[in-house]
Amino acid sequence: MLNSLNAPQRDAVKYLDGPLLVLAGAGSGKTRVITQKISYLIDEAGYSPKEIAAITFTNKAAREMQERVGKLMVGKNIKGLTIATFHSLGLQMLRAEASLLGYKPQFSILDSSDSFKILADILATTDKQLLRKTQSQISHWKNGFVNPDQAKATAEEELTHAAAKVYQLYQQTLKAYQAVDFDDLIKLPVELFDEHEAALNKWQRKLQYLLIDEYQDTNACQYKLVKMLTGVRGQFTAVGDDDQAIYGWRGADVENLRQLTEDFSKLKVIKLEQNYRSTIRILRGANAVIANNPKLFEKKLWSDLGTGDLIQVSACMSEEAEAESVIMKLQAHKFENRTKFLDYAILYRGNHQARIFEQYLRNHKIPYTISGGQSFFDKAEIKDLISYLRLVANEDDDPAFIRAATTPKKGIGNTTLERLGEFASLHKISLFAAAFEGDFQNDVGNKQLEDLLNFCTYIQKIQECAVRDPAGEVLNDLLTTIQYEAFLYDSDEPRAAESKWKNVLDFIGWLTKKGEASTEFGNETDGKNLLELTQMVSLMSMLEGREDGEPDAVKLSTLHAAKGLEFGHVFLIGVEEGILPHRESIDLGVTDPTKIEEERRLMYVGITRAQKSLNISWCKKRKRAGEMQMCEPSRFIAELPKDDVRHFGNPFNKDAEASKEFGKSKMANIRAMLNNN
DNA sequence: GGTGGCCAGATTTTT
DNA sequence: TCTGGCCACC
Repeated sequence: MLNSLNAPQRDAVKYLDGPLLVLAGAGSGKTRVITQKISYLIDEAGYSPKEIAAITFTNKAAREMQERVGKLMVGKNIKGLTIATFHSLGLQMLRAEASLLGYKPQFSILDSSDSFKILADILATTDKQLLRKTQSQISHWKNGFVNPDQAKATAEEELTHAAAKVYQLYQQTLKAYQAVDFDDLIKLPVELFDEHEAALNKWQRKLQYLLIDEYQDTNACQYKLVKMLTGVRGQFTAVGDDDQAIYGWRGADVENLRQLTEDFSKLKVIKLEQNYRSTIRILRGANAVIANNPKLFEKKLWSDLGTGDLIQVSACMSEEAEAESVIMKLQAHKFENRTKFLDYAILYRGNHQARIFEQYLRNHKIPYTISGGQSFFDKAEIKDLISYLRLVANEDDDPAFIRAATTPKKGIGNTTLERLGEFASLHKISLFAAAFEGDFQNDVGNKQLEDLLNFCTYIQKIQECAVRDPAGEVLNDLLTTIQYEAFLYDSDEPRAAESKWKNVLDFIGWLTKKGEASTEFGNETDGKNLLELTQMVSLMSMLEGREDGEPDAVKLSTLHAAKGLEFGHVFLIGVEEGILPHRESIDLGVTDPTKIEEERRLMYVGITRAQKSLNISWCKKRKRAGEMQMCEPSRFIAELPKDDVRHFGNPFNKDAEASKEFGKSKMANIRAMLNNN
């Protein structure tokens, strides 16, 4: 098995003498190393599967790893092996130890729109800009393991100090709701282990070996968690690539890579430099660009996949011309090379850049898929249902109470809710509890009280069913009782209602299946009741396991979302000063060079997505503020090695016109061929 | 005074 | 595409 690995990969798999950092360049087989190491730990090193945890950042990565480990260890017992995201591992620990932190095990997990609303309440404003800023400030504090008191103490500007106060109120509110937000799923376990040594010991004993994927994306809090769990033993493998750190703006800190060498003096560093993805020219381009960044660890990717085609850099007259040119090239290339649409990707810095390409692709009847888009769980109909589940699991969850009580309408109006809210906050109890208080009940009309109590007693009834009956049954009963289907058709166009109802049914089906005991990738999962499922739901994405295969379509994606993917042929568009690097980063870059460095890594990620060919384009003119503005090619283009690049129609090349003619005649030939078919 | 429609502008995003 | 702002109309 290990024979299929190259020497450094094999070293990385077999090294067990202490902490290990694997610097895995783009396309160097890092997932392979992690999966092989899991198998090695179990088969050769005597670890039990339940002592091992592999930690990823996304559900998708966790899923992929599970699949690959499952295939690698087919027929072997890997029950208890943890392959999870940071957040779901945090959830597991938190649920087990909730009481130590003053939470009940069935606490709620708020999504960012819930916490946005809470902040709007606290700040008593609708100013989205301010709310967004406050939200991200609080998130940064949490990611940096800064509590409200510390935030207040260190805040220098008045605005920051105000935000720190909001932070404190926000935390109090969450606690009252018995709720945590996404950041708390990491931060609270760290607090827990800080204060309760017994709990820490327990988890240290349980998780004997840790493997951490995409280590360069960890934030301070996540690193703290890793450090606590591995303790002095320091038995872990961190895999990462400092050149692909593109989430600094989200609190990720590449410094954590360097910090490792400081915190663990015995740290062994292994570099994976052989790239199995790209041609030599593409790699030379990538290496040349990234060489302009200061280095933490010297690393040079190489490949034996042949020299390959020249990197093409095209200057276009306008966005429209760029789109037209990319599509022409793509079609011609596909025809000549008998490739599929899914071999091509169009990558860009900002989502809005995709718009014009979507238009042109549609016009040319080229199938495409686009990254991003709002998640299934953000859809209103799904959030409606989840609010019921959350309330059933945790009746202190006021945001869920409000949503469930009013959707669909059931005679509980704003006035009743306001009175309920006043009473609840006066007596420091939840809305749900307030409804049963005699003093409150005397204060509202009979009809209102009856409707409110109907709702609350119904929730209590479901609470009983939830722990007893199969999840699917409870859910169907819920939908019937609240008449959700009728509600959808009442409030929407038939077509929209139909699609929403279908989403609801999909969701229920998926949840029901999740509730059943099953065997997945050799991993047996126990049956779960509705309460247990509820918390998981907030962290999961339903795209998991939807295996209808990739459609044959051109991929449109932001550079961020393309990390970890690879394509035969890549078009990198809008590579201009102001876009890549982004204007904001250029401005901030004057005082903070790391901003530009992160943009450069983004360029690096884009280049290294390509296996066989890379087309970079930029526009000489672009519409801005209603009129055409001149644009400059990105500084990163000039950083590409001259010998590996061919320029088209731009100031870099005296032969621009000749190139254009060359392109034209080629197109003419292909058209002629097409016509003959 | 409130709402609806149209135009312009746009970091990046996961859990 | 999605959002926000502004103007016009009711």
